[in-house]
Amino acid sequence: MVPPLSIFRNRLRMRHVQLLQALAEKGSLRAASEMIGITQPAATKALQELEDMVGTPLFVRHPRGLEPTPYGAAFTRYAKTSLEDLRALRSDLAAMENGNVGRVRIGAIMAAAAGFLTPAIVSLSASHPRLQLSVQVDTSDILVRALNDGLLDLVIGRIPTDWESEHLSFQPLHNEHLMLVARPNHPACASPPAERRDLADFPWILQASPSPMRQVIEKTFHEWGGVKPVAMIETSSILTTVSLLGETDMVAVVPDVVGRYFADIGALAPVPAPISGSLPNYGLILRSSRESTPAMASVIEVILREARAAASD
Amino acid sequence: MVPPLSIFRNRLRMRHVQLLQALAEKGSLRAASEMIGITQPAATKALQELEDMVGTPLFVRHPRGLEPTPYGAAFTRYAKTSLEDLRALRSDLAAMENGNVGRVRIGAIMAAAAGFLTPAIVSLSASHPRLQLSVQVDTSDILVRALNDGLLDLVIGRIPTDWESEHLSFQPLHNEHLMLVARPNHPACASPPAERRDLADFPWILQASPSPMRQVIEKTFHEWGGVKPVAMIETSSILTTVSLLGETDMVAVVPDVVGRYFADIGALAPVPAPISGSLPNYGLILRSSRESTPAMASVIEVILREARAAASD
DNA sequence: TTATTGGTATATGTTTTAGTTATAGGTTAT
DNA sequence: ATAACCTATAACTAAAACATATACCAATAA
Repeated sequence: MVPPLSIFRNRLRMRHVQLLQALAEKGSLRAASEMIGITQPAATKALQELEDMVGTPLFVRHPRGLEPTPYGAAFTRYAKTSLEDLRALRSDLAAMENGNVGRVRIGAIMAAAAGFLTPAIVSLSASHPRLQLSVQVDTSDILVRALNDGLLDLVIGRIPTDWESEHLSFQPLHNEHLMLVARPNHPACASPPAERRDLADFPWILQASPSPMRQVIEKTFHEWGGVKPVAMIETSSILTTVSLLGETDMVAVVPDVVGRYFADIGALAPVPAPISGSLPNYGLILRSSRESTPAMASVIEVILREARAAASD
Repeated sequence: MVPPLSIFRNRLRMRHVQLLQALAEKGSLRAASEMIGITQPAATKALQELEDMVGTPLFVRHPRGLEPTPYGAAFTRYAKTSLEDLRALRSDLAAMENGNVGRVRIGAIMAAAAGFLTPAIVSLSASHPRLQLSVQVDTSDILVRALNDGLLDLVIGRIPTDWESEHLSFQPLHNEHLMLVARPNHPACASPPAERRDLADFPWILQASPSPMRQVIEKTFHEWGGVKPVAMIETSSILTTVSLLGETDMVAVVPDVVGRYFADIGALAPVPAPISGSLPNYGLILRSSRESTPAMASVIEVILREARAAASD
């Protein structure tokens, strides 16, 4: 009569499991006991306990060693898979500790997404192939709110001036310059440079209102002598921006990395009118209350490295 | 730093494993300790030992109970499969004691169940009358999870694309074609063949979402020019499918072996609109850590033989 | 505010168990 | 016969598992 499951659960020890595996491999109690680092009497006793547990012999004793009975063979199979699973668990835990598995949700402002975030992601997917990354590009105010709500794990951006920043940590990474762009052959791109005031005659595309970038632009307008564009469209989508620019005479303010990229491929052209206002540095924003998961730690490490590399260019 | 395997092997006790499983189920040390028949202080100590062993917290203590950390969740998964394996061992031992060869739990996708699995079972019950077989028919994603949890011994299906496949072995057996069926005399079955787009007017019956078959169907819709059925019902039960089809004007996507079977007996009729997308081959999936029992080996042998025979038809 | 409830952690002492050394005993091969 | 292999038992020790009693903490109900 095979005993109930609880007998196994209560009396079975890992030592037993180990012994069975060693026994199957070595074929003798002596060798098996040596293999798992106990003395031979202890091994004998452990085997007896097992047999007592099952209620039937697991090995037949020969003068030269032991041979498993069918019951012993079944139990040995269990021992092998159990140890194999344990090995797999350990390697899973190790992978988790190295930040090799897990999901990290990154929020980034456009300048970062077009800048060092791309090489950072490339590097991460090579070094941590099992890591799942998601990236949301938006303005800082949206991203910080999402971070605060637990929808993101880390943000590359700025902390909005009106934000309760006590729960956030900030580490500056990079500065962002703005530039003015329009479609190729746009009148404002002709030389000699257009009068600044005339630029107000074109509709402008700007980022939505509470974003830090927007404040700088308002200041620039002021410096230009109270320029007020006739019309403004607000969007933080680069796709919308580029396609609108292509079809119209609008001008747009974009991060310089983004503007240069589209200028290089000929989709847009720079407007020769420098935006002077200086934007505060953007950087890495984390929730200070929350401890980093290993996966997050890996991501942060690579982001910092790539940001430094980009800065030294 | 995750400790070496020997630490786990030496210090892990079945009590720990049991506790983890109980903890995952109950969510508090009190309830878990009661469940496994020890006092709460003993449970606290056992959990501390586990955390000391791994070197990192496995559960975060809340005032109202415990919540697993990612590490705790990983360890809990191990605990569950380990206990499930132990249960399987006990039932194997019991089967052997009754003179049976053993018990094999098979999981199969519908195409296999309607195909070569039937002759395989017939053959097995003739050659091994004392073999206990259980067959679960479901979608691959469900079956593979069950296999991984130790609830099944072997699966005939596909490894889902997003699955960590390193602990599984796969041996391709057969390919699966899909066909579209409806009730006899369904308007879509009339000749000349209906326009594909018109098929979207009928409600469709499909398998639930993450299954591999489903992905092919989405692709087919796309190829048909963005066809989107007005309504979709998700089920993986063939019984539901057939009876729904009989009572309504719905159409369903089923494996061709299944469709032909029901067409032959006059219960359903094929809809003349080929599903083009090719499904990856399905095959035999095993847990690679696990050694086959003699019973499993017999089953595998017959399955492979019947699959070959079916392929050569 | 103050109990009360529902939970976790610690201290202490006892029992159980795991493991040791020392020794006995049995087969086979030389 | 006698080494050279094995396994089994006994007696003892160190370690661990576990229970009881108690402290403590946070949320909730009165």
